Amino acid sequence: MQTTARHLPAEERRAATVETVVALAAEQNPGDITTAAIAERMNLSQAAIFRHFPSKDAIWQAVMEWVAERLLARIDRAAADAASPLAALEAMFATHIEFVAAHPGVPRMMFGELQRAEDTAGKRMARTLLARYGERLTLLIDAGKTNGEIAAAVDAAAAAALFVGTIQGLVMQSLLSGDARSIRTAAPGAFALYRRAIAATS
Amino acid sequence: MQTTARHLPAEERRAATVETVVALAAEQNPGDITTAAIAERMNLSQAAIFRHFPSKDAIWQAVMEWVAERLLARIDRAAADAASPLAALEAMFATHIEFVAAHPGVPRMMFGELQRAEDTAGKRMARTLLARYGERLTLLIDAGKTNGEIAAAVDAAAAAALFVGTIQGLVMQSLLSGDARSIRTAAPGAFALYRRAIAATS
DNA sequence: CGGAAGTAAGTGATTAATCACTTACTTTTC
DNA sequence: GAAAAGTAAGTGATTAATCACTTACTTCCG
Repeated sequence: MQTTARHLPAEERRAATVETVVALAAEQNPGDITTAAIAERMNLSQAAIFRHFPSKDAIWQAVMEWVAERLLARIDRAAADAASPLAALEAMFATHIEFVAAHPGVPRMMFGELQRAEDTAGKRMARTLLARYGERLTLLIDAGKTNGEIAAAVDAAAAAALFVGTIQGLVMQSLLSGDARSIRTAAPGAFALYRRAIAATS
Repeated sequence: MQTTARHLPAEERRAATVETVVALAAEQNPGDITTAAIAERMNLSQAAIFRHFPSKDAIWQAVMEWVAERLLARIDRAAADAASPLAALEAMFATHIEFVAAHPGVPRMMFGELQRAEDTAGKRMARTLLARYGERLTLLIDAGKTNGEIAAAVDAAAAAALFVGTIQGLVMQSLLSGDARSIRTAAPGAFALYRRAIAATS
């Protein structure tokens, strides 16, 4: 990590920059990440960053795109392998938890982007990601209802929001305890409760 | 509000400052609130702020104390009037939702304080508030179990985390829609799901 | 050699905090 | 009771630090 090749192709630098931002977000408030800090971590001068990104906002946009692509891809793969809608929801949950445990800065970045006052590119990406996430959840919940696994009385929109909230609650707990690993151990219990909330009474 | 008396007693100014910060946090990223913006909203010079607070960090500490006092007081009152543990949880939920609907900046401030890297006074207050909140929830959930309203199989710590997560999910939805009022209309559905998650199967 | 990648050294803008000083009100003293 | 003394509250100007971003130049490599 410390001795980066002096000259790297543009696309590799862009990717490395995004990964550096994700790593830094795990350690500090994403809003406080400076271009100087990114450059220092990459063993580059601050000015070099602007060879590959026109503005800091463009960096945030690239980071949010990175998150959206990776998270949705992993989640779709997990859901596709599941035997039933409810099993797919559980697999999505586990995959999402694994993702945020590996990248603890991601939920902070998401929340931070969402609460920006200005309409930045990064904020739009965060919205799009959450919207797509919600679509997938709603489809699965509806499928579970016709399947009989999920109670017909359950409000699909509310259940989708609770899915995200359940994860957010775990993130908050890990922020409180200061231990990012705690999210993994607490996850099964959290999903067990979520399943109780939506599952049909057998 | 626009024509403030030229000289105000210290304690009133401190209180007015805190309320101004809470109001500003509803409109913009709490981290981006400047002392100049606070002063402008109060029809004061930026320097005047520092007659009443030694530092900006001290302002955040006072704000978090304000939140902790008000929120816990309202929640305790609501829970005390309830007929049963589960009813108390529902009353707490409704009261909390009413609080964040009235002060949309509060959850943003909380999350923002929690994810600070440095150990600030404001961060400590946020932690304390959440810890006290969790205590109350755990007590109620345990009481509900002995009462028979809440399933014995439910993990009290996980259920307490889910309670907070459920609210956080609603906050996230309102951030997505950009409509702070949506949190009120979506709240009953969210609690209905939470009740399903923890209630004993009758 | 030539273009892509990198740097050192700037820029203007913004920020929290400080400074010397004024204003408005209260308390003391003869 | 009113002038003098004291004080809390407020101001405009300024400061040092930090930030994203730019410019002019150098180094690397096919």
